[in-house]
Amino acid sequence: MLDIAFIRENPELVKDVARRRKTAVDVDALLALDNDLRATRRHADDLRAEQNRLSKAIRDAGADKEARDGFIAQGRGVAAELKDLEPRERELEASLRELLLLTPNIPDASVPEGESEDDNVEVKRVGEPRQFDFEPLDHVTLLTNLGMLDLERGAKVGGSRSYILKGEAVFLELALMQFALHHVARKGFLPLDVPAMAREFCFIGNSQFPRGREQTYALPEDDVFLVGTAEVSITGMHSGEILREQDLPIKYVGYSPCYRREAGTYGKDTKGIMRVHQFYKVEQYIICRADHEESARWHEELLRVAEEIVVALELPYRVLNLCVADLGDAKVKGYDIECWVPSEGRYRETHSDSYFHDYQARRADIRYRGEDGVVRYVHTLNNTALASTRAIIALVENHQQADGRIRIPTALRPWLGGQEYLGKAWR
RNA sequence: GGAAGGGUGGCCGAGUGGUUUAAGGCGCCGCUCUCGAAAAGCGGUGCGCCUGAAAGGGCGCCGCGGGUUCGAAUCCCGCCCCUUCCGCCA
Repeated sequence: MLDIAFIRENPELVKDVARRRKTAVDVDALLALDNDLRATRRHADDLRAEQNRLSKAIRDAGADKEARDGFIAQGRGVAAELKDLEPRERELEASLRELLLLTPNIPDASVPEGESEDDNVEVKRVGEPRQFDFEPLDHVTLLTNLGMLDLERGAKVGGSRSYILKGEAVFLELALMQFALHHVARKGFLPLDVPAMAREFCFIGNSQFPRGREQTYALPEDDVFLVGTAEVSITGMHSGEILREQDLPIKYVGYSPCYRREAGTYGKDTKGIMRVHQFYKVEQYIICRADHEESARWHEELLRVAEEIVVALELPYRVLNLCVADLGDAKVKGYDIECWVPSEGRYRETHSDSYFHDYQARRADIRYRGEDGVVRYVHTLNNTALASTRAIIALVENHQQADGRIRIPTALRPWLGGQEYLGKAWR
């Protein structure tokens, strides 16, 4: 959420940003509401001031029945006026907030212009796609033949985009999560196992709602929703709090299942476990002071940590600087890491590194008291450390052997009891 | 799922309709005193919005949201959270 004062002072900038981000928001309507609300509130405040004066006058009138009754009669009049005005005030507040929640963030100057994901800019490419001296297979064939994946029964149980991992694939998944969790925790991030079911305010705070609400599973009986990332829960953690500057930055590494409806992706990635409704993810999260330079620095650092993980898993990858149209509403800037997927002959997204300035913090009401005593909104950032299914795809496809087994990268072996290969030869 | 109790400022805690513009204490900050510290004394100590060049002024906030009333921390309704007991349960 942007500061309403900022929008008042920079309406043309905000309109331009909305246009470039392909986001529909009526800035003029928003400003009209703001004007209306301020006028209404001023009027209501005056009435309340009058009410307070009369209230004291009634109290002080004591036994003077006549004066007292006069003040009470006046009070009734003021109360009646307020009763008309207050619902109007509340409506305006709600409408304004609704529009504010739809207003996108201001992108950084280093964000590339563009019309779609095709205009994302490759920042770097690391590692060479492996030259296979045999015909490489896709992850579905590999895992199914190793007896580690059952998509048919997965769909039978959970519907489309469901899967069942079996045997060593289960340990592989846990090993990947363990490895990522430890790698990030060693750098001073506090591990968190957060609720995967969260209340609405967490989603609004994080910017999943109101736009994107249809991507989230709702549990209406219990007034909670399934999180698509631990980021949602972590944003909710400090909602409504005023933190101490000396406690910043707060660095978390969250672990959670992730649930995504994938609404509107019918034709996309129908094969295998590239796009599924449930997976597990280790997520990096930072809360820092309201300072652009610091945010930008942590953004780069979060990228570096994620790259270390990808490098340790010996996966070829590239880094994209997301263009303004592909950035989503909330981000100031975002990098995606895409790992090489041999069966597709292209790079696929595995990580998403973002910073938000105070956009999430305003929505979630997360502030801190500076050493100077001034209370400000914090800055928030997050990046994937590792997401289970896409990591599995990249790992098994890139490290497959001619005999059908999967070579386990050295860094991951401690988490798999020292094992060098996954599965038994079948080719 | 059932029953009971509770939620007040950074913390403890008083407060059951109008001298509460939230008592008192602790903590914190400043000052006085002191070689310095402690103690003591004095003063200060929240967040948000509106208005104003500023000083200042106004409004709101006692878990959250409604309601009753001239007036609500206080009464009523709904919700959230915590504690205890019973039941169920990995």
